[in-house]
Amino acid sequence: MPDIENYRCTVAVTLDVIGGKWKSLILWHLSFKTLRFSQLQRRLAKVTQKMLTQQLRELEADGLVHREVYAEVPPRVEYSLTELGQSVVPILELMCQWGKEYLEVSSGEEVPSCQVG
Amino acid sequence: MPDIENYRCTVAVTLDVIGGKWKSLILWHLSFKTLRFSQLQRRLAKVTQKMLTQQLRELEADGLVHREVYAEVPPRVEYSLTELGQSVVPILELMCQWGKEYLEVSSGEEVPSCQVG
DNA sequence: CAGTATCCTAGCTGATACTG
DNA sequence: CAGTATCAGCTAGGATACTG
Repeated sequence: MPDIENYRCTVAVTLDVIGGKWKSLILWHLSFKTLRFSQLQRRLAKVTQKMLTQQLRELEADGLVHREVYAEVPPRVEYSLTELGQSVVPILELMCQWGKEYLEVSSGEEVPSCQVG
Repeated sequence: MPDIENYRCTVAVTLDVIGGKWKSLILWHLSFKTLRFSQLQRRLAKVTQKMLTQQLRELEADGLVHREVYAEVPPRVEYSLTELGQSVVPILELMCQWGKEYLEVSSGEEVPSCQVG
């Protein structure tokens, strides 16, 4: 759907898709395993229910995340990465590595790998 | 300065540093050449003077951008990437490539490389 | 559990004016 | 030129309450 004419460079395209406040983090956590809404919320810790819902809907509309609803009581909804969603993981891996090194030079101490999954 | 305890994963660290609304784009444009304030503003097109100033100050404080002031009339201020700033460029290159491919699959046509520099 | 709905505030934009 | 300052207006985001 994006209009090419609107973009001076394709970095801006990527930012429109994964640059939302919580999107990268959501994708990162989903890259390890399929998660339910409440599991995602716990992992993000500071996100509000409203924002998590909103960002997930946008990721779904952009084709990065798949939403699977199970007709159960209590209801269960699982989120996973689509193939397109998987394709952004290399970007996130670089971000993870860069953040680790940034912390290490600014703190002077060894920093553990990301605590996720 | 970031407090390790605040982060569950280092992707969040990176997002704190380059996740600002205009920061990735600023770094991307500076990765090609040193730019003056007005040049940056033209390349970003939609950024307000206030936000550009603010984001540049934060990037400077985080050590990614160097600000060189020349004592001339009219004044000239040039922004460039520090070594730390250079180290985020691989992330931006991946973003550029991903955005290009995303546009191509969603539009069905060939998309030019980023128009920058 | 996985969301809506509502209200309210913080942050961004746009326009304009001013300064070293 | 490269900012700073101010103010109106909008929208992103937060807090809280409620629901299938």
